[in-house]
Amino acid sequence: MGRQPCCDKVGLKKGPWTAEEDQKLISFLLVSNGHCCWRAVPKLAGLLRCGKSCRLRWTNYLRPDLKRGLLSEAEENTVVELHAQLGNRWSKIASHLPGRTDNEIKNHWNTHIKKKLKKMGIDPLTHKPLPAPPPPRPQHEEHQSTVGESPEAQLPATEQKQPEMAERQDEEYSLLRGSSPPDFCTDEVPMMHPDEIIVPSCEPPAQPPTCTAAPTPTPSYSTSSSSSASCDDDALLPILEWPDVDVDTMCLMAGLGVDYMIPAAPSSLLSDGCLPPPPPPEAVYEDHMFNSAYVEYQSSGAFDQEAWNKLELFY
DNA sequence: AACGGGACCAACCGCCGGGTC
DNA sequence: CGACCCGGCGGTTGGTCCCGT
Repeated sequence: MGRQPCCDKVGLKKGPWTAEEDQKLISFLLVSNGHCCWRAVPKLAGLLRCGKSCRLRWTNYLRPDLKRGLLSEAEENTVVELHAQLGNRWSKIASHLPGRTDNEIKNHWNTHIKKKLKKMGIDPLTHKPLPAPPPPRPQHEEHQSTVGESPEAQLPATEQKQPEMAERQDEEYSLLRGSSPPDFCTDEVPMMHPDEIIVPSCEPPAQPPTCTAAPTPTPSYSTSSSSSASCDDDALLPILEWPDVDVDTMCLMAGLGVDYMIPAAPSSLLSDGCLPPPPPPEAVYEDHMFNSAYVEYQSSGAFDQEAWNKLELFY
C-alpha cells in the first residue's frame, strides 16, 4: 500500500540538535498539556524537525530522569543477564534499568560489553563459550559447519573448549553476570516470557536504605526505560502520558490554569538515591528562566546539587 | 604537528504492531 | 476487514573525539 513517510522530509532539519532546539522542545513539552501527538510537536514547538526526531531526542537525551555516564558494573551485569534471556530486545532490557535508554544500552553493548565478552571467550550472541582458538583444521570440516548458517549450526560445541580455558571463562563470566555461567544453551531454551524474568537489580536493594520505600509513583516520561518502579511491562506509559497527579493537585492545577507540572527531581539523577526536598506540585513552568535552569539541571549529568538549587528557585 | 584509525554515541532509517476509522 | 496513522523498536550510519604513530 505504500506507507507514507513519517513526516514531510523536505525542509526539515537533520543531524545534531542545537541547544536552542533542545530548549524549544523542552519548553514545549513542559508547558504543553501533553495532549498532542509527536507529529504535531515540532510544528507547535516551532521546530524544523520531524516528530520522530523530537521523540527520539526527548527519550534518549532530554528526558529528566535519564542517567548519564557509563553503565555501572551492576548495570552491565544486568544487561548481560537480560541479554542472555531476551536477546537484542533492547527496550525490554532498558525497562529493567531505570534511567537508561534502549539506545544507550544498545550502544554500550556494541562498544563495551560485546568486546568484554569476546575477550573472555564468550560469544556475545549466544552467551556460550567461543570455540577454542582456531587450531588449524581440515578445510572441509569448517565448511560443513558454516553451511546453512542457522544459529544452531554456528554454535560451538561446549565440549570442544579446552578444560582450563573453560574454567577461566566460567569464572570470568560468572563475575560479569553475577551468577554462574549458563549451564544451558540459550538456543536450547525457549525465550523466556518477560513476566518470568526475575531481575535482582529491580528488587528492593535498589532503594537506598535511608529513603522511604513508599511506592511513590515515579514520574514516568519514558517509553520503555523508566518502569523501574515495578519492572512491569504493563506499567509503561506512553511518552506523552504525564505523571499521575492526585485529585487535589489536579484541582489546584486547574484552578491555577496550569497545564502541566514538573515532577520532583528524578531519583535516578541522584547519586545517593535520596531526593532533595520535593518541589510544591503547583509549580508553573512558563518562565523562560525556569526552562534555562531546567536545561542546565537535566544536562548536568549526575545529580548536580547546584543546578538543582537553581531550579528549585522556581518552585 | 599532522595524520590515520579506532572508539564512541547521537541520530537516522525502515519495518512492525497496535489502534482507529 | 482493510487502510491508514502513529509510536516503538532494532539495526545502522555518520560525526566527533581520542590515541598512537
